[in-house]
Amino acid sequence: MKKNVAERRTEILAATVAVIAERGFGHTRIADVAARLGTSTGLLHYHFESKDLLLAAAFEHAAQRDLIRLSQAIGADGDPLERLVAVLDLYLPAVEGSSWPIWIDAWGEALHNPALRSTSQRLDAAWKQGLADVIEQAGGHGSLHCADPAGAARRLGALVDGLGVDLTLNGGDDDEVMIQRQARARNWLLTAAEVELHLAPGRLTQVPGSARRDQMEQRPTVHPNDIGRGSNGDALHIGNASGEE
Amino acid sequence: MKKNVAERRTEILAATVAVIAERGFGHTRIADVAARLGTSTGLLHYHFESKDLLLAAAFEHAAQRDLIRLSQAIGADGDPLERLVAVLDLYLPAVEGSSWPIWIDAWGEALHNPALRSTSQRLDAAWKQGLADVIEQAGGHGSLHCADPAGAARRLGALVDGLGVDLTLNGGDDDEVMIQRQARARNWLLTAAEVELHLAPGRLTQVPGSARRDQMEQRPTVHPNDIGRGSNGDALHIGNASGEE
DNA sequence: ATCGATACTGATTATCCAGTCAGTATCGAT
DNA sequence: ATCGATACTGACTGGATAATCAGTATCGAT
Repeated sequence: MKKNVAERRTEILAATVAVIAERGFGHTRIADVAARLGTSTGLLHYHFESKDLLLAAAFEHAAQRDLIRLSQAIGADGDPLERLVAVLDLYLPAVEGSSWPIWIDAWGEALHNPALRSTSQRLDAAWKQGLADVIEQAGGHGSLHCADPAGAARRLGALVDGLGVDLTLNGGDDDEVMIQRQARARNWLLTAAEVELHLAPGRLTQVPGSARRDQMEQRPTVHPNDIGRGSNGDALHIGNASGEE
Repeated sequence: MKKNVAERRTEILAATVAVIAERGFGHTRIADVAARLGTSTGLLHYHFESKDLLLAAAFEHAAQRDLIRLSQAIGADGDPLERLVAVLDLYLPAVEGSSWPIWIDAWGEALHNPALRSTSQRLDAAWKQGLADVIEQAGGHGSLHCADPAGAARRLGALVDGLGVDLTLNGGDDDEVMIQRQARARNWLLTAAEVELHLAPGRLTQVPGSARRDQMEQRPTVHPNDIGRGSNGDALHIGNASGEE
């Protein structure tokens, strides 16, 4: 079926992102994308000059998607600390369907591919900047005091990266376990943020983080009743806490 | 020149690791490795059944090297806190010549290659376990108090991973700047460790960490006592060598 | 010195896949 | 309805490269 260029282009990019996610940058073939779309390989070459450019564009596309979500979270109304938690939640890998596999794969690729590298760096900088922004907002609002939002963002961002890598790479296939690991990582992160930002213990871990699931996923998945508990025994709030108690 | 199998094998693995480091897993060719060694491509197929197995073995080889360094650092004498700092220093990327590019590349590959994944997971687990060990040692020695060494290791390990990724990926080519970034990251890490382990501020950051450079750089190598070891399928499967067909 | 076993070569083959291109289908405009 | 422009097809080609294999060199042992 004939479509206009813009529409087809984004359709191709989405398909390419999907293929990259399941095969990796290095093992993605033009034919795979074509097969997923049910089109000819020629079509892809019609819209994209080369495979490299297609991959780069797809990566850029995926990055753009995430950055839009980020700026939405930053621009949201409400309590600054809730916004901070929302951004951190966006950053962390969701239990499923997160962008993390692609980012990790892109890191490896970026080491040897300048085009991907610049996108990867921009993405990284944007996340850390976003974090810094939301920290600064909270500072201006008087919710916390942080002398060096940019530095704090770098440190917290690094922690999220490390936790994200761990969750993404060392995960099993047991959903139950993954949910617990995710919840524990989140708890660690929020606790670290409290320390970093001189907040009272529990100030972030007990912020209702319920907006999360809605932003990350498309459907209101299972409700994980009583998902996991931190070392202190607090019930953790991930998932669509249907009723924020 | 004709060599015995074990020697040639490790020589090949070292060369492969070097090629992977500069080209990445996805773009490493048999011919690249052969060229680096100044041999034929046939030789590589003589010693390794397939390219995939060669890459997996090379990765395993590199992991082994780092883990030997790790266990040396853990087993060293001296002040437990110095040992802790030494392990963290080993973990962080050096200004140049670190293993980080390969690990990052391997992460991406591990997402889609079970053989690499298990090695990657073992490596990660070993590092975190090593950290936990050295924390526990220090705890037993009374240098610090930590109720949950394993958890602390996971958290600090994640932070190192994040910092390592940042240093490795977002580095420029300016050595001066890199040294500063590295030093700052190290400082952040040690400070985080102090907080995590309930140490007085400055207790780690002011530990003499000068031993570092000597450990990371290419000194005349430790005796390769791991050479003939076949922890996995090291026995060569060389069909055409015997000519009995 | 001879001989078999082992290590290695390099030319060749087989395969895979990005990119091309001549031709076809579908659109919107007149 | 016609026509030109645009989107698309699918068979094909060229190049790259993993893997093969018949043959050669080198070793150690007798």
